[in-house]
Amino acid sequence: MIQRRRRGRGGEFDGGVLPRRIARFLEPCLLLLLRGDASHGYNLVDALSQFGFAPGTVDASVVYRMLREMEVGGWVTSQWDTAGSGPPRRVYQVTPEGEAYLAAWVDDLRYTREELDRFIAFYVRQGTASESKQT
Amino acid sequence: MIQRRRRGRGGEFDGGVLPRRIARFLEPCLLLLLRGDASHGYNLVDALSQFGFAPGTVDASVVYRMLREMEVGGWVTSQWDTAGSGPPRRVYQVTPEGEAYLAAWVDDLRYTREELDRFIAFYVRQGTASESKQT
DNA sequence: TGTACCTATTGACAAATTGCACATATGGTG
DNA sequence: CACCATATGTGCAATTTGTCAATAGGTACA
Repeated sequence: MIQRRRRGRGGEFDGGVLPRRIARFLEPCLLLLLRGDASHGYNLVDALSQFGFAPGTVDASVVYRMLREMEVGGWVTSQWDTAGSGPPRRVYQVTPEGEAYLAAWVDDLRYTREELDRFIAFYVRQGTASESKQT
Repeated sequence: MIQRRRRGRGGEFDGGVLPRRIARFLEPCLLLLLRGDASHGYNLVDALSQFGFAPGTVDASVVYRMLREMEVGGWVTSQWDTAGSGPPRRVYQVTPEGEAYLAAWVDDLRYTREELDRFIAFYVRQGTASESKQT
């Protein structure tokens, strides 16, 4: 497990649960969830577990913040939903711009996956080479 | 291609070249290169192209900084090499701790890869579902 | 000798991301 | 009313990373 100088910012790890490794990964995750079904922040926090975020890992404030940023960017829109009990909820939908943005994200992630594969293959190849050297 | 609010920090994109998407990815890349062959910063900058870093993408100062940090962490050691022409070079080698750290990194990256696969599969599945809905 | 250029390292600053702590508001239950 | 679950938000500090500038040795060439 990877240990880092504790406390602070992104991609952090303190022992125990795996951190997120991909920069701004929350963004495409939220877009993908919203594309499947319009929803509000509080609800999305739990839904993120589908992408490997351990429950309780993602702070709600981070999700809210990103949703507002995406609205400023034009990738989602929102309306207040005052029906039902409890405080009003801000319900988000993905815009066509958001769809295109998500598609670009997916292209990027595919490329990132290839990069990862290259790295791991490099590691494995080198590992076996040095083992045969030692033997 | 992914457009971000221009100017600034990591994982940035301004049109054209793909940015790095994995947090602190430079770290395992340098370790892997050094494990293959002890080297100095200036040399490593170019060697990074093997991992998909476009030439000129990674600023030398970023590499030097990370090397010093890894030395503080105990994952590499260095000596000055005054032989040869030009200014002295600081040559780095990977320590056993660095080996273990790299192995942990690889485990993490494998997990990240699976996470990526899950995400992309989710996207593809949903995409086909909404297409059949629209049809 | 001067100066221009390549190699090599380092330091300083600014911008972006994110975890954490805290503040606020609604409605239901005892 | 007190208390809790729901729901959204603000502010701050730590960390990461890109950019730019500074320093310094060595070589080539007029």
